[in-house]
Amino acid sequence: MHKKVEGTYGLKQKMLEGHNKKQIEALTHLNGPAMILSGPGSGKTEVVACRYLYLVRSKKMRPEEVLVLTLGPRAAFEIKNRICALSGSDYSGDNDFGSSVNIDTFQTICCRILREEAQKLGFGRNFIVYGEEDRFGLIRSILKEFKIHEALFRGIASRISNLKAEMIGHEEFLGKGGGFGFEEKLAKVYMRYQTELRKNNCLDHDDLVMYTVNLFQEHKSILSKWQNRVSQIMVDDFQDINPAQYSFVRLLGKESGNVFITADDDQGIFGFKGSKVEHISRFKEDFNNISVIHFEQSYRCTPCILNAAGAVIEGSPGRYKKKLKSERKSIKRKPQYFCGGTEADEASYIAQTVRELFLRGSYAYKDFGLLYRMSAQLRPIEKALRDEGIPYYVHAVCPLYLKSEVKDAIAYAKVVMNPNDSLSLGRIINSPSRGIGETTLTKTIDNARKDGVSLFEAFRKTSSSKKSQSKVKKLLDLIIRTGKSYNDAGKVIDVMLNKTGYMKWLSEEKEPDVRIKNINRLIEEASGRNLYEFLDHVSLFCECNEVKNADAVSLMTVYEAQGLEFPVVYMAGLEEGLLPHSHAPEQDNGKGIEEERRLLYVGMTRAKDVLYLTGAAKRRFYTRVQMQKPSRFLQDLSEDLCCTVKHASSANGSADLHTPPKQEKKTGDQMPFSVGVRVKHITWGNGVVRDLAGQGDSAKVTVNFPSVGVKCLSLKFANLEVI
DNA sequence: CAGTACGAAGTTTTT
DNA sequence: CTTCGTACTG
Repeated sequence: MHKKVEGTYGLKQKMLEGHNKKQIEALTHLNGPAMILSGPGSGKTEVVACRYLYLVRSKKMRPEEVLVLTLGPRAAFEIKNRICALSGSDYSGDNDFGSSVNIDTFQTICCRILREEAQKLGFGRNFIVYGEEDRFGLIRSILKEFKIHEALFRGIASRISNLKAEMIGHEEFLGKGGGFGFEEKLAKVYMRYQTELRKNNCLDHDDLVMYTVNLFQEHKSILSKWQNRVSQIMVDDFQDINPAQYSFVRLLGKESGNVFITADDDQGIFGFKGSKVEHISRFKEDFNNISVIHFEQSYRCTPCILNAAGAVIEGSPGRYKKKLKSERKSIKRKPQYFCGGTEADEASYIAQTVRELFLRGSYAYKDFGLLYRMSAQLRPIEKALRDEGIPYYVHAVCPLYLKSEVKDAIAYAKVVMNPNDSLSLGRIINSPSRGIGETTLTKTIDNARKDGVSLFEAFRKTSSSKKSQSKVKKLLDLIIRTGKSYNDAGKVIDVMLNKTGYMKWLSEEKEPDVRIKNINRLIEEASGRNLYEFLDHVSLFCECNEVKNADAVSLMTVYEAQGLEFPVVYMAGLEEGLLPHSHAPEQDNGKGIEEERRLLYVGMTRAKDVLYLTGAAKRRFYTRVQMQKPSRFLQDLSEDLCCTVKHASSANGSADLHTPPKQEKKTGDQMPFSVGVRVKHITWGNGVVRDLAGQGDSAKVTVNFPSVGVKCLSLKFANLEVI
């Protein structure tokens, strides 16, 4: 397994050099609980990655013994990446760690555990994990059945999720009784929701953790089995874990005590999903002899950015005081605040300054991170970027999975894996048309409820007199047969869609080419994976990491940006009602505003070199245009911490940045090049035009050549060729 | 039962 | 301004 013994020494050297004393203390920490209290950019992800390698390479632990838990899939991905970079191995394929790595989100790890232990909980091993859409769909149908106003569905969905995060099961909640009005309805829906999931042999995301904890609590033998399998636990971003996740860590790690956590109470931003910063102090009480290590050196932000962010977070009560230091003194750019007239002005300011900075040559597009509070802010920004011709990538649910034909395909796969998944069966029972309309479907669902069987069974029971029923029967048989014959997810989808005539039907719909291409992309992604492996991936990690290498600006919510960093960051929408959000005060017993403050802090501290804060005076929400006041948090930023710019081109307070943009699209007719055009140079090869200046003989062109970097050339002599 | 047309409602934030 | 759900007609 370990290829070279001599590599171990070299690796250790490599890990130790370039790290400060605290970091080395942390990454070589071996036994007993440890807590890293760190500020942003202090290298905690790096230390988690290094310690992993330290344990596996130097201490010869098996990779599967070391459990690394993260909140989001991106953080897990980031850690794996870092380990690859450090060890020189490639994680994407099978390497010397093999598939035995346990670096993943809580949900994914719990899902893996439950795949082994599901029977103990009364679930079949072939359970399906419901994603958000399935969850909402199921709750919606229950509301309809109970004749509860559908508008309540959002509140009910989030309450159910919160209850599970607090480990309050449906029976316990109902047992508490005493509920009137909403609470009573909630209890009723929760009850039905859970029994329905169980009947369908399905779990939602919150179930994964809750049931795993239940399992550990109720079956000591199973707990000790997993305790024995895991000798080291690391948890990243501990400030953001919820009670169920805390219980999981505690149960699994209390006995050995080998729990290593990283936390920053200033970055707790997930209160709305039941996370509690208090788990940090709870950890201190529950575990004995903790080594507490403070990381106060910031390697990411410049002092200017750190000071501004510090001023924002300082107002927050009850936090551990930290004194963060930054060594990056060479760049002295203060953050800038710009307030546009409308959200469109704000967006075009962003797009224009991105372009300007890009043309200057020191930053590639992928060095920019555009962050916002909520996804509604995305559209105007996207539009402005498109208008400027700036490539961008939105970090969100993979658009492929939103396509209806892809959802259908996945539903087919789910039904094959678990015929009792009534929601998925309901989705595909009539596409392509098998003569099962609305009425038949609801009638069959009713029958299924009455008889206490799944939809699959109910369809099977109906007498096969009519033509439609023979079609349905054929489908049901095919589902069973396919499940027995194939394990490969791609093959299953392929077989199902072809044998059911779905592909034929699709080819007669409108836009058949695109949609068939979408299906083929899905099949490609599914191929070579187990059915359950693929479906788990789809419902636990809905993002595609396509075009990873493309040079594009990143767009995402601040929540998604946690743990990431960018040389240039924009925080958009710094307005009352947006950040802090208007719903914030109701949240978390009035502590909601503080969470918004931390949100801004997280956003600001993603920036390495340059930080822009933006907002708008007027913003249209859905149909209404609203006057917006600047965010209250801006008051914490005095002029010496952050300068205010009025308009994109008339920035005077920041001469170091805003040498006014010279060329305003005056594409002189003798200028054969324009920004963004690919050109070929005789010695430097291919490049992209970034800037143009001057006319005629003195015309100059700035080109970025991937091999040699940014060059400014005189057009007269350069002999460039457009390609 | 399927397809179309019109009306309504809806935007925090995530695994 | 969308998307989604319902109602009506063929």
